[in-house]
Amino acid sequence: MDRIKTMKAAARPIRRATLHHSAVEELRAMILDGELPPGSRVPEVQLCEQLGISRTPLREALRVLSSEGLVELRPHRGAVVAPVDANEIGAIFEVMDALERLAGTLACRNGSDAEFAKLDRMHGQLVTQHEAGERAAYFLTNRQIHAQIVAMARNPALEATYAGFAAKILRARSLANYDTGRWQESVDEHEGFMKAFRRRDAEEAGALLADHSRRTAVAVIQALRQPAEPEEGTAAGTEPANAG
Amino acid sequence: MDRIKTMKAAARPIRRATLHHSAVEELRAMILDGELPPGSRVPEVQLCEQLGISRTPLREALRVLSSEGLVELRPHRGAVVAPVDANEIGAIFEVMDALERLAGTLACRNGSDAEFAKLDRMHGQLVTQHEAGERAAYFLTNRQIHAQIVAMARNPALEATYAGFAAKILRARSLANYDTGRWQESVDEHEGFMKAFRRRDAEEAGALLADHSRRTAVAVIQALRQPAEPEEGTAAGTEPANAG
DNA sequence: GATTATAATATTGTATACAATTTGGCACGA
DNA sequence: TCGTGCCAAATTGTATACAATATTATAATC
Repeated sequence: MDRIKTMKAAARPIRRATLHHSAVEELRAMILDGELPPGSRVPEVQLCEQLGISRTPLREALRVLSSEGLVELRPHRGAVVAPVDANEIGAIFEVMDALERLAGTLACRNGSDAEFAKLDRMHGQLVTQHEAGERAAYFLTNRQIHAQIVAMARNPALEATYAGFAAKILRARSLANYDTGRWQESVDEHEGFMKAFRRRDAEEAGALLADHSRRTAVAVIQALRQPAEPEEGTAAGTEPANAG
Repeated sequence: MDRIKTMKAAARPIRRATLHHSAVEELRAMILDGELPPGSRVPEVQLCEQLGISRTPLREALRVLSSEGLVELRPHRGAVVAPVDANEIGAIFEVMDALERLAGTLACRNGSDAEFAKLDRMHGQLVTQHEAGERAAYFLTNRQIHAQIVAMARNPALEATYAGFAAKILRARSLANYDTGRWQESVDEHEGFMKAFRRRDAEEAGALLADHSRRTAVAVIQALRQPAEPEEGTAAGTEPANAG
């Protein structure tokens, strides 16, 4: 959440090391990777020795993650990784649609030509990866494209809010393990809003991005409501292989 | 930020008391009331004895407020109350416009007749308070109306995000001490979107709310860029008297 | 006199010890 | 057999003590 702010500070001296800050990033990664599954309890002492730190910075990290909505704190009863609820994800997507639209509109207004050129290159890469069937790479490029669009909006508040919701949605995606039917459709939608971007059509780009988000929401929530298929590989650390 | 979540939990036993949680609310109120002015340093020990708690819960509270963007943490250099930057407020309002639009649209779709009736009563109260020149009361009712609209949207994610931004905007408002020319205009805009609400016209209501937010943004930012007039009363605890 | 190096002070970051609350089990009784 | 009350263990919440870093003051040098 405060990653934006630190990036904005141009001269970050040498290191940015406080244990609780590292703990936040570490725990957030563990939650997003599914290493700490939703609903699982988070015993403090166990995590402490696992991370090699004391309880004090760990607890500070848990408070931050609670504020981000990734864990829930129950007084005197410990912390649990926030469960992924289909209704909540639906609500998040409703807001996300509006944010995507705003990002698209502002990106047209504020993005530089160099950035639009870069966006075009990324889109080309996306198409290539789709044709080659490289799902993991496609998925990563997809996220980078959307992040690039948000960055082009030149709005730190939007960027931070977007990042928070994107994280929760990412978690839902990797859980739902959805994708198959949606891949081709998603690429087509990307093609659509890229055309609008090339014309710098702010309204159209925003509308298409919002629509893209809405359709993604339908697919994710549908997959989320169905029993998740058992994964083949190891549970922790598997690359999410779903299409945006 | 997590107020929503706790409200969602139907049966909250009896008390909800942890010192760090109380400290968060206390500090947040102090910041929003201007008791801790933007840019001021936040020495831990001093606040500890002021709140009658130890450093541990206070520090946890500071981490949460940092995650909310109300304070900035500089490693080994202490915490400062986040300064109110006109550019940042402008960015926040850009997002707020989109959220207001979304709230208006969803409220039309999901609000109950009883809620719309209540909204109507609140609006009547607003008009009365405007005519009577009761600024502080008007300002409170104004906030309650917008909160009511957001609540009618039935979207916890929207509600939480909205609350976070509203807090920062509130802080900017009380600092800028703007209002005079905008009061009548604001009431007229309220009248406008209330008409749309009575027709349950989701698109129109959302559009008018977004426009209302945008116009408020212009007034606030303009006031923020001008040197704030010296206040008459005491600096801390004065009721903000600006119009929405 | 200005500037830089150095040391003293103060403040923050972390670890550990203690207090409070919840949870699970067990005995007791209906 | 089920329910209630109580006790013990475990875990969380808080306070304090210690370590590390930054800030300020002082002094030495140019």
